[in-house]
Amino acid sequence: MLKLSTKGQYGVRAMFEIASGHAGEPVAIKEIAARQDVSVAYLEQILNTLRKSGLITSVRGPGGGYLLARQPEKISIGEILRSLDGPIALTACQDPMEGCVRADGCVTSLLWKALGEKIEGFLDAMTLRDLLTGKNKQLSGQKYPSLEIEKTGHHAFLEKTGKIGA
Amino acid sequence: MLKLSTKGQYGVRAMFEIASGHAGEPVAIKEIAARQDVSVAYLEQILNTLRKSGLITSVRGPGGGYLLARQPEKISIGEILRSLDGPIALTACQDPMEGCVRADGCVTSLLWKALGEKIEGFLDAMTLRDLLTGKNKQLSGQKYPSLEIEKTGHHAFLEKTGKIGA
DNA sequence: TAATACTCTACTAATATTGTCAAGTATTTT
DNA sequence: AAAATACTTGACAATATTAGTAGAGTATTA
Repeated sequence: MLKLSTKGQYGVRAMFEIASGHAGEPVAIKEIAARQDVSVAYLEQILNTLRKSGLITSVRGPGGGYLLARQPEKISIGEILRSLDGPIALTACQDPMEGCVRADGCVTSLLWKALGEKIEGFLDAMTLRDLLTGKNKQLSGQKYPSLEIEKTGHHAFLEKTGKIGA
Repeated sequence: MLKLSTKGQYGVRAMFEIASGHAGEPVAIKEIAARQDVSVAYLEQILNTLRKSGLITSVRGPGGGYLLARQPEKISIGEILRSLDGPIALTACQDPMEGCVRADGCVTSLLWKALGEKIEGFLDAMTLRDLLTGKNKQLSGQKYPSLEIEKTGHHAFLEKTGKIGA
């Protein structure tokens, strides 16, 4: 339960790729797609949305690609997710577009509201810079591996089977 | 995004109904269904699952119904949700049944893991007792209304239209 | 002018959620 | 015993959402 859409996930990863791109140079969609193992077409949708939200800019022509519209520390994960998946709304009651229907709903409604705010607080406090450096307070307490790309036969195996234990 | 299933929502609300039922007396499914405005058939599924998870017990025969299997303070919202919707898994990487596929996944993977733990921590700390009394620390800071049932023409309106602004 | 790259819209397939239905079993009161 | 009440179970259908594809088009620069 409480699944994050692949759109949101890919979006964050794409933003990470752009952020970690060679300083100032646009990152081509093709390159991002290759690294993320996502189709170019799907990524186009995602990046298009992010561009319209003002999180990235694009440069056309050969050598073109995508750039962050702001410094990594000015772009939160929350912004990225909201751009792609709309506002966080655990329940219909919390959704701005809907309304609280049930009369005795206020008890659990407050619960979901509190949780939603907790989640948003977390996501808004976390920025691309944190992902780049892994130094955010919220992530500390976790063992933080280096950002080096890790490749093992193990992963290759998982890639083929798709799932384990299922 | 990050929607909670109706099953989980109804489950929590049903548990709340049972918890607030007349001391020691079983609460009939019919009564719960009426209060929650959910079909009896759907609720049966939900309560059945909760019973199998050991969160409630049932009493048959006229005057029968459902009872909490433990004291309200011993039943967390997290338990209820996990019982109905399975483990919280924001992403496939976090799902015990799946695996982390992408080689460079560790950066965002940690992010989702940290968020997931934050959410679980919240839900496991929150109990039915907190819902009954509204005194949990996590809920404080929220304006906390009385548990009185609130009925306004406003709500009745929403009930008919279903959604607003959509 | 050709290559590269981004833009946009529509559409489909897969999956999960949400909920219904029907038949049956157990318990207690009268 | 019989009737009323209540829980049990499993199959199934409708709906919504997600995920991803396809294809035609526009812009930019070497």
